[in-house]
Amino acid sequence: MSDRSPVLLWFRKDLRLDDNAALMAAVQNGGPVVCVYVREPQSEKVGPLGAAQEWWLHHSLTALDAALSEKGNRLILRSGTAVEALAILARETGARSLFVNRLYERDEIDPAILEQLHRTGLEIRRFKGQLLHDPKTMRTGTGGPYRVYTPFWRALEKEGEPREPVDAPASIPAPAHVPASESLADWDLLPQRPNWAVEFENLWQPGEAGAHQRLKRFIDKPIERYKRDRDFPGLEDATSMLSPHLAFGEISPARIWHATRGLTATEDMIHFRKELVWREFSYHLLVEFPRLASANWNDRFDTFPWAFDKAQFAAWTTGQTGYPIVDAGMRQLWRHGYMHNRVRMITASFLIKDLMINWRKGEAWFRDTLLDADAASNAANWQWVAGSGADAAPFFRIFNPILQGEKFDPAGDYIRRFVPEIAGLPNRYLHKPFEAPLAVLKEAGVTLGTTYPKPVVDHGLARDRALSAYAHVTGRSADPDPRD
DNA sequence: TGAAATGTTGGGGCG
DNA sequence: ACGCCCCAACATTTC
Repeated sequence: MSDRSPVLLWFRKDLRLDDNAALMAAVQNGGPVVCVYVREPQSEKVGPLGAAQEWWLHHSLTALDAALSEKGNRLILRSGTAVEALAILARETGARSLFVNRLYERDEIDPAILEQLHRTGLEIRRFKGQLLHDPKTMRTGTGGPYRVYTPFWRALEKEGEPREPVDAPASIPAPAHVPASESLADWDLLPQRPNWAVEFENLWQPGEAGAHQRLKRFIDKPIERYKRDRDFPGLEDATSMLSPHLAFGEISPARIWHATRGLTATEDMIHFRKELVWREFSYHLLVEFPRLASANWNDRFDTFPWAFDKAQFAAWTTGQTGYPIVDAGMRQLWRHGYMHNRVRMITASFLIKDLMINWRKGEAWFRDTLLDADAASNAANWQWVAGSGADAAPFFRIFNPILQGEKFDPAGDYIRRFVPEIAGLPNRYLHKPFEAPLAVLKEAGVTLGTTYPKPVVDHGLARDRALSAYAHVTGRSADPDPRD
């Protein structure tokens, strides 16, 4: 059964050796494996990766190449369209087949690409591993896709345990003549002047080894307090921090799920699993409703009267809104390529409801700056906050940035870390410097409008404005329609 | 995985 | 002792 001609193994967002179905099959095929990553030109459907993710990709490809070296192989880098680059590589190596793991966000473009490659004479085999379950097989009792999370969760429970993850192969045979690889340095993935990624290096270790360290550390202890602690952005190590690794496929969700199996089914463990399943749910929605990525899932929001104030948007992106919890979050995002989940909800609510800026603007900003940016999760979660998504928070659920700060960062650890210019304020005023008496501000060395901005909007007024705008969507207006 | 507005209840001060 | 008011505490409704 073994065909000894080389197999092309096309790595994409599955930059791992562990639990990699395409890799296992390629090794079992018996012949050499040509491992390739293709840098495709950006098109409407492909990329570009955000700038933050280019930084991650650089280091992740380095890590993958090192891991392959330990198995007696290496990673070949090529650029060009997938069809051309892979066809050329197949010709150079005499490969007769192409193995690849399925990427659901590429469902619209992959079939044509793979069909073209098939026509060049390559046998094509696709494998799964991006998700716990195939999102297309999930069906409600009436045969449709799920639109609500809880039934989706129950359905997954009913499916039983996800498949066992498979360990990395002991070795991966390389071709006798290793084809040429482009130089990673030439891809210019790392930021130059200014190097805004300086702090990334201390915080993150891209690659499979880093992913497994994170997992081990989290399962070891923090998961025992996950349900409660995950809401407090000031706590270190309360969450798994696995999201960028998952986004690049450096670790499979099945591997993570499997790691939780040794634990007793506490509420903490269940809540962690539920977060993994939110990711599944987002992909389920994206696969069933591809428009989720760019259009309102609920098209009633198409008439929503969005505003766009350039200066206010800039204040949001740079963390200068005058609301400390919002600014802390946006600055964490810029400095760390990451933002705590609780604060993502607060900052998103602020952009959409206080500034009344279209969620797409926020989604695009997060896509460019988050190391864990993910096509399905990012769109689904932004629409969740906006109220336009499936099983979304109602639009009128508007976060009060002061109360959220007081509730979830009571000691102000998080704010003081990222907004140091107001660190001297007492806790009582830390979340609302604009209400502090002048003497208190002076004592803390804060001058509003100079050392720290005044609020870009008044939350109370902004809330009223958002709610009356929302009336456009519900069809209700201040003066009732006599035809009703 | 909200918050504000509005409604209800019950204890205590007080005439 | 009683009714009245105030208002905190809690519950419900509304956006």
